[in-house]
Amino acid sequence: MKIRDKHLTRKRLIASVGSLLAKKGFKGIGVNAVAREAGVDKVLIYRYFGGLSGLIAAYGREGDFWPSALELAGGDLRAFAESSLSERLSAMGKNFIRALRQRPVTCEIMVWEMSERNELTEELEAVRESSMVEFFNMFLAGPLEKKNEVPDSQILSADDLQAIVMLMGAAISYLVLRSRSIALYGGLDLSSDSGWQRIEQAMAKMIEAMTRG
Amino acid sequence: MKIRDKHLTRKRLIASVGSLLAKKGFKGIGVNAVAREAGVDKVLIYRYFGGLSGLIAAYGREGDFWPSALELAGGDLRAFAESSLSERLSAMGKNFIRALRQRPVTCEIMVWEMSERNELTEELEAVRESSMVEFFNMFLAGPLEKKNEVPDSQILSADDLQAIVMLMGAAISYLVLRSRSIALYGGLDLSSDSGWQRIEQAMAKMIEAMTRG
DNA sequence: GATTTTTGTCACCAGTCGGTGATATTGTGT
DNA sequence: ACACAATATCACCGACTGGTGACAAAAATC
Repeated sequence: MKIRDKHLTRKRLIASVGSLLAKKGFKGIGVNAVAREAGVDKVLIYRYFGGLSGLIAAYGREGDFWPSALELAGGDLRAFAESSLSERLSAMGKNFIRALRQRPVTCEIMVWEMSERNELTEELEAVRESSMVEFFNMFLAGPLEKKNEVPDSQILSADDLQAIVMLMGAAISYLVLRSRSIALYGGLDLSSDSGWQRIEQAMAKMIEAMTRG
Repeated sequence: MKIRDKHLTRKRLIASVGSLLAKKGFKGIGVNAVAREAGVDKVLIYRYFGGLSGLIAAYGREGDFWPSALELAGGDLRAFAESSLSERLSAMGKNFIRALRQRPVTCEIMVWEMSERNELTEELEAVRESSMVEFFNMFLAGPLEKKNEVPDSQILSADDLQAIVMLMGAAISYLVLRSRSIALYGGLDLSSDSGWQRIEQAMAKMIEAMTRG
């Protein structure tokens, strides 16, 4: 007989998923744990969300745990669209690194999606995928063809470009996820900002070499 | 009063860790589950290995769950050392992809190491790290300087080369790990061999563009 | 042959898990 | 004032977890 407010209780439960993910990781997510964290009886999870998967889905829909296309573009879509391909790729890499590094909960979810596939992770993945598609539509189908003053698309086909962007994203994802538990990865410093700057520089060099063709 | 053979029992327990990792993933690893899988009482885990972490350490020491430098070089160290830098990088990428894709247990362990850091994963990680250092010593410090007929090292410093190799490894690791639960990643087909060939081609193009400078 | 050490089985502990049915309390409409 | 629905609490279930102490049987030692 505490609050008697369904909306507030729902919000508390959803928020508890996030704070529990941040504190204990995805291993700490469970009906009992979430209810305990929210200071609420666990039976309300079943009543209001139909179970833990429903609660997770609600959490996935609420939060901004995935960077938007705008954020990956650096905050200014116009300036982004008008820059050269190599500049765009480099900027995207840097922004993606920053976006991931400051979203520990997102990293936790990414690892979760890698470690088990169930109703819970599938709900979260749907949100992520739609964001990714949105960004690639903007980035690949959009300014690539409009900026015909850059002739480097002769060397990199649209297919190759897509693969390269995905490879960059994959590498960044892996390194950021690893940086949560190890400081050094094959000689790369994943713990300090200067270490990440070195990674960004190496990526910029790669990109420049490729686009210069 | 079954077998009365300490060595065999130890082997059974160690093997059960592997088969359980393959069947249920790292979430299925536990004292009860491993003992049940081995058809042995769980108290023997404590007696023979001092606990689950000791058993995991023993498992890590036994298996060849991590590709050797020889395997990453393609089986012929001499031929590998005599090829050009871009050829070596491409070959290493391909071999690493193949090595990871045919080692599901290794993938499981990699995800495990990403998702929690404890005595169990630290034991496994030590084995992995030493293998990586071995390979990089062979690959970077070794043939890079001896093959001075290739002039592209003027553009790529040893530092950059190391970062690039690690970025490639990170990208491959991420994509292979993702391929266990999703078939498409941002348009890349991770489920078929032809999809992986396309990824290898994109990597080869990147490498060639970079080393050609 | 008797004793001790090794090897393995079993029963039990307290704690957590996901899940459910019964019940108490509050707010609302009549 | 009364009935009724919405909201939240509680007690319990069976199953599983990591961990331990008591004990039985086989093997090695004396």
